[in-house]
Amino acid sequence: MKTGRPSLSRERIVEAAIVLLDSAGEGGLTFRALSARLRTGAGAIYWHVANKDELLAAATSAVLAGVMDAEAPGGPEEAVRAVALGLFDAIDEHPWIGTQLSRLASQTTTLRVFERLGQQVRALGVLVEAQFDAASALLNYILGVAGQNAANARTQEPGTSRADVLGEESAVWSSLDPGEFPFLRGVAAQLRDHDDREQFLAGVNLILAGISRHT
Amino acid sequence: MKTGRPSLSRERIVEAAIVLLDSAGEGGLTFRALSARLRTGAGAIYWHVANKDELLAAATSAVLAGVMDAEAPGGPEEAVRAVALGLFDAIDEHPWIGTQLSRLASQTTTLRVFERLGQQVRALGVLVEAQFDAASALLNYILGVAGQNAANARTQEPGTSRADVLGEESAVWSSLDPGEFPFLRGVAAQLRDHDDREQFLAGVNLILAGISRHT
DNA sequence: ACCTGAACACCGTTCAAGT
DNA sequence: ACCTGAACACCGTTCAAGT
Repeated sequence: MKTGRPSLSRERIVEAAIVLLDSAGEGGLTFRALSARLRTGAGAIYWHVANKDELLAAATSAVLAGVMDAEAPGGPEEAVRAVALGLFDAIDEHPWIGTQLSRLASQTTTLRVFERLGQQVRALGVLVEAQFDAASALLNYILGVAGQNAANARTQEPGTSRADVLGEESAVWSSLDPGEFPFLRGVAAQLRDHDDREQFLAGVNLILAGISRHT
Repeated sequence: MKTGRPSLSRERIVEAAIVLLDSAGEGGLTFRALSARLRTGAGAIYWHVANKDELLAAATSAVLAGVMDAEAPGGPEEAVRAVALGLFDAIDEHPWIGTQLSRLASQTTTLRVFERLGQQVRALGVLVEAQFDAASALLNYILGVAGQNAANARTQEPGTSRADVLGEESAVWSSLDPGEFPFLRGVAAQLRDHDDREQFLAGVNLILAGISRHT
């Protein structure tokens, strides 16, 4: 007995949406492209999914599910770094996630990240009055980087290497007016060769260092 | 001699776009609405402005021009706080700016903020090797908050008070599963009454404290 | 209950034609 | 040089009609 094409389901729709987003970029996800790929009508998708925003949220949540489940390795500081780097790497692989995280404030996924960060801040022994601010600072920093990385990916062809992106940006900085932009011109060379994952981590560490003063 | 309606110009277009964005939200800016308001054809606008992205960038830059010009008050730490709060207040007044800043990575406006932060980091006496990371951390945190505030504004009617937004969000957190979200439930009450501008500043101070260790 | 696909109400952008 | 406005090529979403 040969099974025909599997019947439509929320899962299959979300899965196909992820493939489309990964391969064609954020603009690649349309209900027309999606229904073509699933060999169905556009309206059929709406039976399983309320609208495009919900679909994007579901896709984000599906990709991030594995990332957030990973067990914390060492102490709470290590756990914060692990969550942060997990998100960074996921966004590196699927840049559209960065846009989603920075666009939808109280999405379940974001709340989950926030909760996780908050628990580690508690475990760090931060004073109760300072916990909320500390977790919020970590979250906002992570979401800021997420948004910037997604923005960078958007200007590039899907699949451009990180080195190329940095090279282009470095060239822009080098061509700035030296009188007005002494700092950016000064670091333009560093930008070309730096590891932005490491810079991201450096930022997390900076915040963790600041937090440790409220212990 | 009575002057008729002033002739179209890039300035008038940008000005009208800002009015539209402020009054009708991010979705309110369309070339149709804009050309209706300017009593001209949609095509006329394209003679002065390349496309919608350029228009949004110009509108952002116009609003932020005054904010970035303000002289630094006290020392470099004060200057960092001034830049950060200036942006925060501008986004509070014009939430769509938050979206722009977190969407367009190397926009001139963002580079200007970055430069300004970098100069203060230098003035702080931060070690040369640590300056880039420090300025980047500050920028990304600020852009993260910018994006979140814009996202919050987007879900609300244009002009909803900050207290209402916080109240709603607080209600969401209070209704979360206590087993899974102990931290967020714990701070839900704080969220309702807190001053998010102060929390934003607390985050800046956390990063500044971390940075001071690389002096 | 689930799917079809045409139709609706929009977009941003272009472009021949005007002045 | 600058403006007009219809037209083009898209969108997300709806919905009567089918199975």
